[in-house]
Parts: sequence; C-alpha cells; structure tokens
Amino acid sequence: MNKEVRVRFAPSPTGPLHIGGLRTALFNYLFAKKHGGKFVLRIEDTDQSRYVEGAENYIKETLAWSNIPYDEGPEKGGNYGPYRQSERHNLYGQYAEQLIASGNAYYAFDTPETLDFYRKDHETKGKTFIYNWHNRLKLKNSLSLSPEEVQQRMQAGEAYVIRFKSPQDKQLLLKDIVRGEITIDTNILDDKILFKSDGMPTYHLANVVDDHLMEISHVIRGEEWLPSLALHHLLYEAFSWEKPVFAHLPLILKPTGKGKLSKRDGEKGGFPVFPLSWEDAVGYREAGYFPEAVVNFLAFLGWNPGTEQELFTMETLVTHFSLERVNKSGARFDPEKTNWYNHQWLQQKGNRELTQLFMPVLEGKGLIPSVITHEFVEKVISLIKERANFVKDFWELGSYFFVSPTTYAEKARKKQWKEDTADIMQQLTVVLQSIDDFSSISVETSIKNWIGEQEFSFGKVMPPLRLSVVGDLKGPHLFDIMALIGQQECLKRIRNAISVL
RNA sequence: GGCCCGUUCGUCUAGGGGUUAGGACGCCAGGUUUUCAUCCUGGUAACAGGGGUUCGAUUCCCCUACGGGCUACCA
Repeated sequence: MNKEVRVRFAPSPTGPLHIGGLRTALFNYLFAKKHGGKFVLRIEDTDQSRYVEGAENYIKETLAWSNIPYDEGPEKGGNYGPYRQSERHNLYGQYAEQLIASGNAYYAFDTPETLDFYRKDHETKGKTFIYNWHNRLKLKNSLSLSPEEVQQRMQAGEAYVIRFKSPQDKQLLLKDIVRGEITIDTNILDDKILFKSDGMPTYHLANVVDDHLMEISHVIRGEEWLPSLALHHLLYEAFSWEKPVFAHLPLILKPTGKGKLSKRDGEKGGFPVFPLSWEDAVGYREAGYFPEAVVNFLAFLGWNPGTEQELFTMETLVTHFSLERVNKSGARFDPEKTNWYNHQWLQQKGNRELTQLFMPVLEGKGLIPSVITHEFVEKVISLIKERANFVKDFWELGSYFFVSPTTYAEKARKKQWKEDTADIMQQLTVVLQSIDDFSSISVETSIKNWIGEQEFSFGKVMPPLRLSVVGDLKGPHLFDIMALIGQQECLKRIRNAISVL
C-alpha cells in the first residue's frame, strides 16, 4: 500500500525568499499535486537571533502571488500543527534526551571560544578540526567526564549542548532521487550539535523530528543540504524511524561569474532576484512579471519535460512534472529568458484583463479614466500588445494614442521632412477633412487614391504623415492608428507638425 | 585545505555505444510590414582534456582540469 505523499516547504524567516527558494516550493507543490498529496508550509524559526520581522509574511505572500497554495501551515492549520518551530520548541527536548538514553548523543560543555581556538589552531597547521570519535574523549562532554562531574556542571547551571555521536568506520549508502547513490565515510562526519545551549534545537534535529511527526514522505530541498544528508540519515536510524525519500535540487547560479545567485547579482544586472519587492530590491511582481511567467521559467530551471513544449500553466506543470527529470547540475540564471517568458504569457492574456492592468499606469501619467474609456484602451492594446513584454511597455509603445506628440524624432525629421513636405501635408488635410467614414480601411483607400491621383510616391507622403501623427517612424499600421484617434485629432496633429517642422 | 556533487552550443537543455548531436533564449541574415517592433524562414554555435573498455565512444570506467556546495551553539 502506498503511503500518502506529503511534502513540505520549510523556509527560515531570515529575510526575503529568493527565486531559488520559490523554485523549491514550486517543485514540492508540483510533486504533491501530481501524486494527489499534501503540500505543507513549515516555518523554521529556531534561530531567534536571525529572525527578521515580516519575513514569514513575505513567504506567505509570495506563495499566494505565485498561486502555490499550501494545504497545511501556520494560520491555515492542519492535523500536524503547530507549523512554526518556535511554537513546537517544547517538543524537541525529549527527542534529544531519547538519543542520549540510547547512546546516540551526549552532553558537551565546550565553550564556543575553546572550539573556536581549536579550529583556528588546526587551520594554521593546514588541518581541519572535526569534533568526533577521534577526539571527543579529549573534550569536555558526558563521554569524557565522570557522571558526577556532568551532574555537577549541569546543576551549577553551566551551559551545555547536545551532540550527536556519529559512528566510527562506517560506510553509508545514501539514496537521492536526482543524484542516485552516494557513499559517505562516517569518519569525516562531525558530532553535530542537535540541541543548543539556548534550549532550542538546531535545524538538523528539528527538521528530522518534524518531518517524522508530520509524516513527510518526500524531502525535496536545495543541494546545499546534500552534505547533511548523512547526518539526517543517521538520525532516522538512531530513532528507528522510517526515512523519507530525498531529492536534492540543483542550485541556481549567477548569470556570469562564480557562485550561486545572490541579491548583488540583481543589483548589478538590473533584474529581480526576489519574487516580491523587499526594501530597496525590486521584485518580479513589481517589475511587471506575471506570476504564470515566473512559475514557468522557474520550473525550467533544473527541470524539463523531455518534449519541446516550453509554455506550461501550473496545471500542465502538475501533470508533466517528475523528480526523475530534474537534472543534477546547477543552472546559470538567464534574465533574458525571463523576459521572453513574460512576452509569451502576455500574449496569452485577454485584452480586457490587460486593460485593467494598464489603467493604473495611464492614471499615473495623469490621464483621467473618465476621459479615456476602457473600450478605447482595449483597442490600443490590441494594436500594440504583440510587441510588448510587459504591461508597462504599453505606454512606451503607444503613448501617442493618448497624447499628441510634442516632439518629433530628429533623425526621422531630417530624413523625411523635405522642402515640399509641408505643402503636401497641407493638401492632405483637405483630403482627410472630406472623409465621412473615418475607419481604417476607408482612410487608407482615400489616401491611397489621392496619392495615386497626385502621382506622389508613397515615400513622400507616408513617412511624414506617420511622423506627424506618431512623432516618430514607428508603431503599428498607420491607418489603424488614425482611425482610432479620430479625424479631428489627426488633423490637429498634422497641422501642428506643419507649423513646428 | 578537507569532504561531497557536477561538466552537451554564450545561456537553459534534449539525447544516448554507430545521430547530419535536436529544441529554446540571445545573436546574425533574409522575408513580411512602404515605418519600428512583432512574426516567419534561415544561419552561427556544444559533447572540458587525457587514458582505458569496445569493431566503434559524446554516451560506460578511471584520472586530471574546471565549476558548485558544505565545512557554525545559521538555516
């Protein structure tokens, strides 16, 4: 019988989640939904010194914006709560004690200062200080000290931690879905601290205990956790608990240079690294990316469906996703491609929805919604949408639909506005005035007929006309623009151009 | 430094003992648009290196190089 699939996303509220974190959440979510399982949000806030106000909220808001709902979590509730480790802290002590009782852990009194001294000392000698079987009897702990002295120190209120007693001379065979089998020699393992002197568990203990208690079936997390897999594996064995299946995701690397993607890269390269804005760092949401596009490109960082399809909704991602198709190597982040994804997603959106999103931008430009109708904006968008990557591009691409040009592109003016142009434009206004039906097709036939009659070349008329109406030699089909802004506005713009140019 | 993981076009990647090594982004060119952009078509460009194994390796194995992660009373 197959156990229910239960996965968790377990971030620490130490700051804003970055897109790597979001991707981890996404992969967990996709896996859960693919298998009809549950996706749990657990806040790992055991280090109160690194707690950042607002970070937990940021995480929740990011998940909401990205359309990655969780089935259980803080506030949301569930049968395995509470979902914040700080609210579970009373729970961990007994498990640490249990490990001591079974001989898998011990109390240690070494101060951070002495440990630090050993580490530095080893470093200068070109060696690495490891706290484990080969030296633990020489250090201050319940293995080296007499029971009386341990008792005495504890009663005196001396600070102590609980360390895991890692085994000697054992070869561990660890299994990971994306990496296959990994062998580890336990002799290189540290006796990791499980329980801190402040009464809080470390990540390792809390994580394993909670995953067990919450009946997590699959642990899907970033590759930075691969080195602790051995410890976690040993912990499950020490508790005689069934191990979850592990999958370690490849990291997201800087676009250029060395190392993993960081906040600095965004500042340097001018692209977001956070889903939502955080302090002075602009997020994907605020930069105008659609959550669908962000989810889509994140899914393709380290995973692919094995087909040539690149555009996926959350639903299709769920049906196609599999951990087996996650690749092993780190993915360099390419900001260019995120724009392409957003372009694709923008094309999918309906003009009405885009209009809703664009109206605030227009208001920001001082255009009053009562004057600019939704119907008009929708038509504008239908003309310029295919050339836009973002909603905010609509303004740059089509401001001339809303306001008359005040300046004219200098290069275009020099090239297209000749001696006789003003005269031709003057004659054109007469033609335009006489058009009753100012639709695109009708304007086009009228002007083309007139050009034919006068035996002008198109090049003599069309570029200056576009320059007059648009202010530059760019934009969609000119007659569509003219029909949309209307007869009077066109005349006004041409007359203005004649007087200015 | 030690340990672990990885390495196919510039980037994301498909593939896999015998392929013209496929797609996408970017870039370049042509076409469409009497504009610009979009779009369409085409092009550029890769199996890190060295040893094996094999009739044959980009694919399997080893070494090297390079890249990445970890190496806290942080997660």
